[in-house]
Amino acid sequence: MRMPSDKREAILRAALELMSQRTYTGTPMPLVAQRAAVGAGTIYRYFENKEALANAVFRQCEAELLKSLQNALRVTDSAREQFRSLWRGLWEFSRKNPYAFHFIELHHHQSYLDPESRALADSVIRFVEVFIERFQREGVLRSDPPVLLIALAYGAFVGLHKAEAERRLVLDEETIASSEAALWDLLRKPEE
Amino acid sequence: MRMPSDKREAILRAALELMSQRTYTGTPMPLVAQRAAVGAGTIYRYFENKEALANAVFRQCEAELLKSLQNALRVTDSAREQFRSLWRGLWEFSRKNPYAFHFIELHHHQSYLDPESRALADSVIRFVEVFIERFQREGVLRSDPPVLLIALAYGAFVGLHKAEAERRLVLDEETIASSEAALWDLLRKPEE
Amino acid sequence: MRMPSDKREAILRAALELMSQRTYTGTPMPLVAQRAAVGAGTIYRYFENKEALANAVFRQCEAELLKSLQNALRVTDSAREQFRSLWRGLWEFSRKNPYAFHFIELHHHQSYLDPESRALADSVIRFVEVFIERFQREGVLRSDPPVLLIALAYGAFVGLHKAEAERRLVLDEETIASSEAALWDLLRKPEE
Amino acid sequence: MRMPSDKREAILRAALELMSQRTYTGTPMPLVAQRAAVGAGTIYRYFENKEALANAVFRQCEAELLKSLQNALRVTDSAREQFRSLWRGLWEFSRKNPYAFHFIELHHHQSYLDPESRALADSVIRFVEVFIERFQREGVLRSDPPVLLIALAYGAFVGLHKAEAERRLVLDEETIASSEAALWDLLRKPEE
DNA sequence: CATGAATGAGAATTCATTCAT
DNA sequence: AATGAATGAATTCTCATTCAT
Repeated sequence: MRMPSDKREAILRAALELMSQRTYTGTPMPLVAQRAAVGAGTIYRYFENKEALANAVFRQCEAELLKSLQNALRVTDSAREQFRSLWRGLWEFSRKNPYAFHFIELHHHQSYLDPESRALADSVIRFVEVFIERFQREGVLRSDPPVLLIALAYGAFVGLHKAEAERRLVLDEETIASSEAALWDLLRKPEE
Repeated sequence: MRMPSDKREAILRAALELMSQRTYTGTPMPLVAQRAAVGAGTIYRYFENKEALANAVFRQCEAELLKSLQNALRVTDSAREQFRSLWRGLWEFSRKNPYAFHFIELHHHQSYLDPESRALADSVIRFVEVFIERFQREGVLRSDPPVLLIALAYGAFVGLHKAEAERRLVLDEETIASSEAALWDLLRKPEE
Repeated sequence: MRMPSDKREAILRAALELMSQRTYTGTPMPLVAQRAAVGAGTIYRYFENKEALANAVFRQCEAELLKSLQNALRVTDSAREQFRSLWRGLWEFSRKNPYAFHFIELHHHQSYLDPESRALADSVIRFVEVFIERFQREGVLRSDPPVLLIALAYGAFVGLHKAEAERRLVLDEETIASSEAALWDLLRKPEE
Repeated sequence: MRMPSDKREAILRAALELMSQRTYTGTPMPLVAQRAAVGAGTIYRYFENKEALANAVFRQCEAELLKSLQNALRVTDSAREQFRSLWRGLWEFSRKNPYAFHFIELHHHQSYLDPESRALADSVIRFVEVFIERFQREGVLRSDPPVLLIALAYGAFVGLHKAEAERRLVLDEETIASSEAALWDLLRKPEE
């Protein structure tokens, strides 16, 4: 079994780190090469061009995110517990992949994303939709369109990271926990 | 009465529209010129360089946002009514300035923003903080740090616009109204 | 009698001052306009274009120089006295027109000089040649080609100004006087 | 043995040839690239920017000039012989480097020269000063300030080249020899 | 496979010149 | 006559990509 070339990994990581801080167009390929400690030409052995590289990074981020959510969820749990799991999944993902949230946010819906990347992003949303739809049917969650609830909750999560990046907030355990509580109050069906 | 040079306005608008869709580095100045229907050199009669142009756009967006919030708020109202006002203020702002939210989100905390731009962004947050602190003291709002609540609520609002931009959601009156209700459940102090 | 427009004079002076310090291509027309305290368009009422302006400055310098030499020379004087006169003429010219030497040196033989300008430069040389030829015939001056002696002596004079501009030398009366003495030793026919 | 990149050499040579004829600002980088037969971007692999390129050319000229003078001088010779050596050194230098004199003259003391370039120019002058000071002490040379004598003699030499460039003079062996004789009469202490 | 020197198209910016006022 | 805002061609410089080694 051949190790999946660590040059490829190094390039992906370098691109992730740079592009999440400096945007796609703001990141020169030679800088990616330098950070990955490879020759400029080497990138093109692994990726057809800059666009393909950015898409690969994006897909890696989304795949990682999806995996984190899937690993976190226990289908047998209650709605409250499932939400807590999803929230912890998001949170752990963003701790292990500190640049990935920035990257996804910055690159979401940019023109260079190809259909496959968009499809993957959709599947992440779809995964959460399933959870929401189930508990809407059980009358536990607010009955708004699932995509609306996802937009609000995921947006709020992104908001936390933006605030951290701008040094207005420290994302510690306590902050994450009380955010989760607040978000649950947003999602659940209010008492009559 | 000074006619506020419509070239300057046209350039600002063109830059807003383009940079909110394509990022700062992804927007060539000649394209801005073309969209503004002015010569490429003309931009430099009004703005020292690209950076200064982006800062001017950013400040205009933030100032407009602050004004919308200030106009919306009635200090005599109840917490619930004040939140509704703020939410409507945000909403009306984003309707009148369809690119501004995207722009602010994309450019927030980017390296080319100068101190003045950052200060203006801070003052918007400070304005909302005052509202939150007041009603936290009155025991109406959740007692988390104000910046946390702002990060969540503003993040959620941005999430709505992202979802709309990605055509997953249509932001109509009803959507905005139910989002507002959901956000209020997030912000208010839960009953014991 | 109408004053010869002082705008024209102001433009010529501004161009002289700037172009003598920053070269022709290094001097933007708007800067000339600013220094002359006229509108940018005004320059083009007096001069067809930048090239014509530079030629006008050049010709003014050369004409001034020729006049200074002509005024200085007394044809009845001895060779020694005539040389002293020419030297003083040069010196007084460069005192009254502090930028002119630099300008002439910097622009001599540049491609934008037109035939008329070159002809004027030639006539300055021709004027000095006459002096040299006369005293060569009388056996007072070295019998090298007159242009050679001019090249050496005028070059030396320019050298003094360069040294002054580079702050290696202060061109005071004494320096000028001893330079003149030295130059005379260069020009005169050495004793057998 | 390192092959001293002939691209770098070609660029330096192209810049020297062009800038010595057309000034610094009058020489577009693409023209340099074309003359050097390299791509426009290639120049920037070897020189940080146009200013750095001009400084490199200037320093190469001055270094070459200094070397020519140093090689020419025999410290054991008489004053007369040493001057002849220096003069031949200058002359040979300008024959081998036909553009260098023009370049040095045109660029001397221009604002884009960096301190290192200026220091090198000073060291050339210092080298000749030592020669002059020595023979002033021995009573052979005129007792004016050394910089004054250098300004005159070097200026005269430059004058010869200007005259040649303007096609008023042909710099052949005979011309150089009689110029040298004339200059010696300028430099040496006149008999009482 | 890997490299990095080389490139030229395209980016930001400047500037000679025009022209409506 | 005088202006200075406006322009687009030209300038400096960058960077995605290629290709000889």
